[in-house]
Amino acid sequence: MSLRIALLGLLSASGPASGYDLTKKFETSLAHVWQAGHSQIYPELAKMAADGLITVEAEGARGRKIYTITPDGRDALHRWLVGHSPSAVPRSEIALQAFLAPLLEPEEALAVLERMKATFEERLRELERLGDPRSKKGYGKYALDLGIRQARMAVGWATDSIADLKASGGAV
Amino acid sequence: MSLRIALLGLLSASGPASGYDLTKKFETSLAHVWQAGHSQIYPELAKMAADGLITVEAEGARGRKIYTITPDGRDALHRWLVGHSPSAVPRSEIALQAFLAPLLEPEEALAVLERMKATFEERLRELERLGDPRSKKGYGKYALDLGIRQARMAVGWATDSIADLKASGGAV
DNA sequence: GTCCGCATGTAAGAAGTTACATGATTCT
DNA sequence: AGAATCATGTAACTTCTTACATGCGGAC
Repeated sequence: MSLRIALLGLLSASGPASGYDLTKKFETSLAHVWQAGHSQIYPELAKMAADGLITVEAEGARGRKIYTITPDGRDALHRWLVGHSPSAVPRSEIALQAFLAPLLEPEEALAVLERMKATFEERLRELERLGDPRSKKGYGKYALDLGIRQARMAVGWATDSIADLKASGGAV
Repeated sequence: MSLRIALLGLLSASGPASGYDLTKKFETSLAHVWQAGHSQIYPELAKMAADGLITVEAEGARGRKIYTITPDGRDALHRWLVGHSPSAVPRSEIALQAFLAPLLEPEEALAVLERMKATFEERLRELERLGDPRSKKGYGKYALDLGIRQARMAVGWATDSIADLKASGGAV
């Protein structure tokens, strides 16, 4: 369902696009929000067209198909945004590793936390490169802000957890 | 893979347990970290036993099977904790909704953000009920702290986004 | 004795990943 | 002519969700 919504959202916000275009947008503007490769996107677009949510507006070179959102599609998107209360499906490899890290020897646990911290810092830098959400406009702004805060929070958590682990001398 | 790791982690940390016990632990101690129902857990346990990572240590009443982690299982768990760098698979319905919310009319977007804020506050209360991670011991402590910080961050984000939306009068 | 919680499973389908496969166009 | 990029698809497999199905044991 969410993939479908993401595609409808992109078509609604940026206008007609091909599967290829949409795949690129997943790699760029949607990268920190939702993930999907072309092998998932192409079949989904076909199903959405069959369901009347989008239509092939034009066919370009190399068999390129340009999809447009239909009124039905806009409806479905609107209904989801207004009516769907998203659940934070708790399935995070990072949290799982954090959960289990205390099973390790203290030095090993420390190394794991340090590695995580480095990952978070890298992620934070990447998101900050995308621009300052306060000065940005349009759709994507709130999500970028959320991503940056998330990364910052994670760096802080890792820093404090490392300090805690060192202070306790591993006596968790 | 991660489900397997989570199961190995529980067996390693809390000792022998049945599929039923493990399912309960997913509902309680692991609830904010990883999600899985019994219909996923039972077949996975069978596969893990076939792979030699766990064994049936005893059979109790009602066909209850008590699994224990084997040295091979401990090995696999250790290797994952030390060697696997978890990727933050970006797939969050919440971020997606935040991303697309500016497509809505301002009042509608506001309602969506308010609803999210309420959800985060509820989640924060739930996690705080589980105890103060600073005073807690053992495995699970760091993950709980992470969860609480996450929820707090999200409440702050929603609050600020609502204020921003109100200030801009919807002129995103 | 019947209801509730314990306890285990299967099946069908949706969603996501990785790899395979193919052909057109543009650039050098 | 060859390489890179555009552009679309399929297939096999893993993971996850929802629903169906069954039976034991203890409490009242």
